[in-house]
Amino acid sequence: MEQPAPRAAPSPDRETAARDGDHHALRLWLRLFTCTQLIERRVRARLRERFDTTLPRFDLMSQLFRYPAGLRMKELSRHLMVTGGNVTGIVDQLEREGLVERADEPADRRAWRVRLTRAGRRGFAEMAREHEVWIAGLLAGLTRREHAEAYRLLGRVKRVTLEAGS
Amino acid sequence: MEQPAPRAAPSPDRETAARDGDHHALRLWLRLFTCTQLIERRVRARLRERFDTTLPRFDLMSQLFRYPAGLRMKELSRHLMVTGGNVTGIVDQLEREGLVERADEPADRRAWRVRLTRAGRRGFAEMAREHEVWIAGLLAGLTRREHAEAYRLLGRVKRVTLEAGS
DNA sequence: GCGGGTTACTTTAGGCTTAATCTATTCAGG
DNA sequence: CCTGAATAGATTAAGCCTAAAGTAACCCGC
Repeated sequence: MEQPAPRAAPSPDRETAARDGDHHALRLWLRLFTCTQLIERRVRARLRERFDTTLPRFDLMSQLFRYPAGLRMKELSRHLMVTGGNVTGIVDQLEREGLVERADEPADRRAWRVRLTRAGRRGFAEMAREHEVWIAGLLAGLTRREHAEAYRLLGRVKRVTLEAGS
Repeated sequence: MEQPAPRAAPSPDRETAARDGDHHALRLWLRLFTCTQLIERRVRARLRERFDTTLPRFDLMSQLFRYPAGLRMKELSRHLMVTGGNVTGIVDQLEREGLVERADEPADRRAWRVRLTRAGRRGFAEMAREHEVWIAGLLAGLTRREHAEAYRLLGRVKRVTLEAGS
């Protein structure tokens, strides 16, 4: 019995197990998950190879880069959609390495104002440049129209998911 | 000063920090990531509340459910897109709890044939029914057309990403 | 002021995940 | 048969992440 062996044997993933009987929503979710996983894994690998860092560290620095005045721990937690304890751990690391700093928050002595240091800003800017090229490269196969439509529809997914959860 | 407090104050996430200058691809990626995160977090929480289990355990059982003859550890690793060591750990757990079993693979003494036990099948079937309802509920706000279009476009994303990575 | 409830952050225990390394087995040549 | 390369799986160390509990500071009403 000869193997079918099509040109591009699709490597199995979670979607592979989806069956006709499955609800459309389930299939959509599995595909969404697979897409994210595919891109995320590549980004993690490259961050590690190129900059010896991790996605959570990159993400946290990314938020601080966009808010030069700094963010509170709680705000970082919301932006990154992770728990506060997690933010504590990553900020601890980056602070030890001199990439971020905890400044006093005069208005509230419970809180910190976390900011990138000069070294943090310089380092992040370098990583961000490459990162953007990686992402653009991964999605370069989409037409401009597909980009726009995917962006719009994911906006819908985001909105209806948020509304469904309340 | 009254708070603006719009009807639905958008809670900040990674996307919030995206700026006009950012490449379309980057914005698309951030939105994709956010959507996945939103759904994934809810599913994890419900699996924990309702069945005292985790997404990785559910995913692994899900694959075995679709392949009644069982899968090798390596195949599970490919399907779930995780490393082999990870599969070892989760199968160990589920085996201790009597939900899966490692059967000998006559054709290759290095390998196992991992299968759901009767209890595993029963347990998974119950979880899967609810799981599908959760997902359908989260995405219920999409029209049939939006569903189909999102599914198609994510198929494109998956394909171009895979091709870009080779 | 002061008491109680809330909030910001930290700490802890435990599960997930990876990369790297190890063991046992298979396979392909000679 | 051997021998060496490749493969399946297990193990280990380290990082991420969560939920839950703990500490300190804020805030509101009296």
